[in-house]
Amino acid sequence: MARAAVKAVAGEVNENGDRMLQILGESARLFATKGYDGTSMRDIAEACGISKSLLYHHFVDKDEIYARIALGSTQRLYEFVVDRLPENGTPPDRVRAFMTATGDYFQRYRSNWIASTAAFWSDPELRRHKERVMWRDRYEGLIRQLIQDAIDAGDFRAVDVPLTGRLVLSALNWMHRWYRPDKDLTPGQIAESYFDLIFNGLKAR
Amino acid sequence: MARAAVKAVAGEVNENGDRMLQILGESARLFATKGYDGTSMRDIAEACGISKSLLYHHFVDKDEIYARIALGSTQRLYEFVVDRLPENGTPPDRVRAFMTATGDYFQRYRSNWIASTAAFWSDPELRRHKERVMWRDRYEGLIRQLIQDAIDAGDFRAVDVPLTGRLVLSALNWMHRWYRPDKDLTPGQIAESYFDLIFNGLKAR
DNA sequence: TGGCGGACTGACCGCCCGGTCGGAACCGGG
DNA sequence: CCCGGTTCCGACCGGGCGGTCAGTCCGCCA
Repeated sequence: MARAAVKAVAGEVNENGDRMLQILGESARLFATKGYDGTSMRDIAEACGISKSLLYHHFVDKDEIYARIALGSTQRLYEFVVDRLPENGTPPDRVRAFMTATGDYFQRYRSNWIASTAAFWSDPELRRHKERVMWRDRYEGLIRQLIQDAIDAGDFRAVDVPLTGRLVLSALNWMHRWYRPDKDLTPGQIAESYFDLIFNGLKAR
Repeated sequence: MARAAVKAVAGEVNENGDRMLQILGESARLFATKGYDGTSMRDIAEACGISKSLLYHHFVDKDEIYARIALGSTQRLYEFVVDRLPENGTPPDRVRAFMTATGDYFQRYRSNWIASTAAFWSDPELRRHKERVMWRDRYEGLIRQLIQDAIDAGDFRAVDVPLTGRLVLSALNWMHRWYRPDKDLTPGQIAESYFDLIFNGLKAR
C-alpha cells in the first residue's frame, strides 16, 4: 500500500530494486530541472518506464511525491551536518564544518536539494509540510547556536546572530542557482572559501 | 498594437491610466506569489477586471508579459544601482552603496524583483531572454569591478573576486525568501549590515 | 490446486490551460 | 453622418493536466 512509502527515502541514484525509490529519484530529477508545476505525472511515469496509474498505487497524489522528497532531503541534511560537526573542534571550526558539510550534502544529493529548495510556498501548502519546516528550523537553529557559541567563546565579535546565520545560509542556498558540476572547486570547497571570506572579512590589514 | 508594449514599464503600483502598466503590475504580483506556471491568463485578466482576450490584444502571449517584467526589472536594477554609486567615495564605500542600493531596489519593486528572480530557466527560454541576461551580467560585472577596485586600492585583501561577488549577490538575492516587510529593518539596512559583516569579518580582534 | 493480495496497465473523466475569432462599442476627424 | 481604428468582450478550440477505475497478471501460501 501507499502507506509503506513512509519508510522509503529518495536516493540521488536509484537501483530499480524498489519502485518507490526509483519514482522518488526520477521525480526529484524532474522537479529540479523543470519545477513542480512544469513536471507532469505523465513525465514522471515515462521517466520511470511505468504507467501513470502505478504512480497512484504507490503515492496518493503528486504532492505526496514532492512532500516525501522535500521532507526526506531536509531531514537528511540536518542529520548529515550534525554528524560532521567535530566534537572537540573550536567554535569557529564547527561553523566551518557546518558550511562545508552543507556544501558536501548539496553535491551528494543535488536533485533532491534543488527540488526541495526551488519550490515556494503559499500558506496552505506550508501547513501541509510542517514536519519539513520543523527540520528546516532545526537546521537554522543549529547554525545560530554555533555562531552564538563562537561569540560566547570570544572567537567571534558580538555580531547579530540571526542576521549572521542568514548570511551563511544565503551563501549556501543560492549556490544551486549558479554552480555547475564541471567547476574546478567542489561545493564543499566553495563553502570553505565562503567561511574564510566571512570569518576573516574583506578588509585589508 | 501589441508592439507599442515595448515602451511600457511595469510599476509596482499602477494607476489604471495605462492598461499595459496595470497588466504588468498585476502579473508581477501574481507571478511573485504563485509562480509563472501557477498563474493563468484567466487569473491575470480577473485581477485586472478585464477579459482574457484583451490580454492578447496588448501582448502576444503569456511569455511576453513575463519577459517584459523580467527585462524591465533587471535593466532598471542596473540603472538604479549605478545612479547610487558615490562618485567620490572610497572603493569600500562604493561596494557598500551597491549593496544598500540593491536592498532599496528590492524594497521598492518587490513583486517585479521576486517574479523575475524566482523563475528558473531551461535552455531554450534562456535564449529568448538574452537581453535580460545581458543586464544581469552587467550587474554582476559591476560588483566584481567594484571589488577589484577595492583590492587594487589596498582596501580589500586579495580575495577571489568572482567568488566574493557571488557571496555578496547570494546574500542579496536570497533576501526575498525570508524577508517580511513588517520587520524593523529595511532591506537597505539589512544589506548594510551584511556589508559590515563581510567587510569586517566575524573574527574577534 | 486454488485463491488472495500486491504490482501493474490502458482507457477514460472532467477540468482548466494558453490561445483564437468574429464582432460590438466607442471615439475623433472629414 | 459615416468612417477607420482602437479597445474590448463572449464563445469557443484542442490539448494536456491530475486523478480514477475495472480489470489482468503473477508469486506465494494454505
